[in-house]
Amino acid sequence: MNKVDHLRDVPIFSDLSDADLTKISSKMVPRQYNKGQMILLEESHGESFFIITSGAVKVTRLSDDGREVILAILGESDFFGEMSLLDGAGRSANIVANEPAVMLTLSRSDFIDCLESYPKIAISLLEELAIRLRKSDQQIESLSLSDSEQRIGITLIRLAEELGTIKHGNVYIKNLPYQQDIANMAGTSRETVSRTLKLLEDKSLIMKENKVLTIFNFDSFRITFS
Amino acid sequence: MNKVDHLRDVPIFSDLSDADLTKISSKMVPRQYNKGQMILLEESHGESFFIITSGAVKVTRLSDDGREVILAILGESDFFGEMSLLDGAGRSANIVANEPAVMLTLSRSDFIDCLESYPKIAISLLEELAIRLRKSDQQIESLSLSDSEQRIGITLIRLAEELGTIKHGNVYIKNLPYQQDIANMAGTSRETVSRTLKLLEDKSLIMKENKVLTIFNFDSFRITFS
DNA sequence: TAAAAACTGTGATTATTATCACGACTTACT
DNA sequence: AGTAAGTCGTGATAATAATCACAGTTTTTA
Repeated sequence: MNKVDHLRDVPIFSDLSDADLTKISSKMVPRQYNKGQMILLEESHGESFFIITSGAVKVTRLSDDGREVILAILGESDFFGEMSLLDGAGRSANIVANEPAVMLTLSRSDFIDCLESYPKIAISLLEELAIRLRKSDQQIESLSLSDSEQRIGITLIRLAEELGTIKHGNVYIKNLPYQQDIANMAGTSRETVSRTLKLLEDKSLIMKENKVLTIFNFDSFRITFS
Repeated sequence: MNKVDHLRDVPIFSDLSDADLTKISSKMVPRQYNKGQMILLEESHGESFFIITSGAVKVTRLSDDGREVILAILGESDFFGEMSLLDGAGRSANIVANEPAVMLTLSRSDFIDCLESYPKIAISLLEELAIRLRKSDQQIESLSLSDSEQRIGITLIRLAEELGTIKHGNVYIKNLPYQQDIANMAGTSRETVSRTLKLLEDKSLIMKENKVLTIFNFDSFRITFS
């Protein structure tokens, strides 16, 4: 799969013609990262816009004492890095490769040129940011109002949407993140995640076997938890 | 103060010439709301873009059982309503006038025209959404990692930035929201807000007299809590 | 493939904060 | 001004979930 094909899969570029995609892709530089490698560091100044062509990354914030909040897990054809390009502030989050990952990158100036030459991209990007803001608002709501079981349920839904595959109404998440990561997404402790997953399994809402988690009847699971 | 003057105060319009501002303002319709009046309802479809010319509103989400999360309090020259205009989804939040308020409104189609004719507005709007997303991420972090005292401290900072006036390094928030509203912003209970405000007062970090709250030495207060 | 490292399950204990209850105080209303 | 409605302060109690501890499992890596 070549650069242009990858770009076409990214929502904000999907409206463009092949000719335009080719022009943009010529500016993009591929980079590779190993598992666990830090891609962007909090407080550093943003340099590039990134599109994930394979692998997955986690977007985190760290407290002074080293505890971590995972804001999102991003996978193939997701993008990041636009925020500090836009508002010029330092990075608001760290980004770490969660598995070996390949990205296409665009420099700050090429990114801004791109927005100015293709207003459609700017509008698509606005749509995308609006969606992300909506998701953040939902998460703030769930952190404020829900108990840990609900929050973990909602976190599993997020993971399913990002990493899962559907088959007969069930969702399979292979390569389920570690419990500590799920805890850091749900705003709870690792032990509570362990106990709650067992509880959900007892209720026959999910099944887990090593790193594969199945959510039975995803639609009703979604209704139950959100 | 006329429409054009109000528009000039709004960051996303500040780059435009007076001629352009006049053109846009001619499309804008003023509307008035009383205290407590609902401006937008969750799940309804977005119709307009709003700019606050006076007064203040609160942006909330409600759970099924009626508990409320306050996502933001917006004041003069803030704007809202752009999210569902952009992604076409239903409203993600309710908006209620917190005091008598006057808005300028722009219809969906005029708003989209505006973005297409003035790419600079689209880019400014991107910057603004990036800032809001950053704030949301901070709030997710604080809800995940901080105890109630910290969260209430951070909430006071948010209120100070939105509603406060500075004088000799101290910030005065007159018309402090009710404790229940502060609790709904901080993700805690009304009683905990009451006890914590007293605690902060005992530590001489704040002072309150009826509806006026003073934060002493705002810079160091900010450092303490974020 | 064996050893080391990392992760998971689970009981016991503790800490935090929500909830309940209620009197005192403010504010709004007529 | 007097009454009602709404808000605030604070003690007592309960519930939720964090933390600690540690043995058992899985995964990684050399």
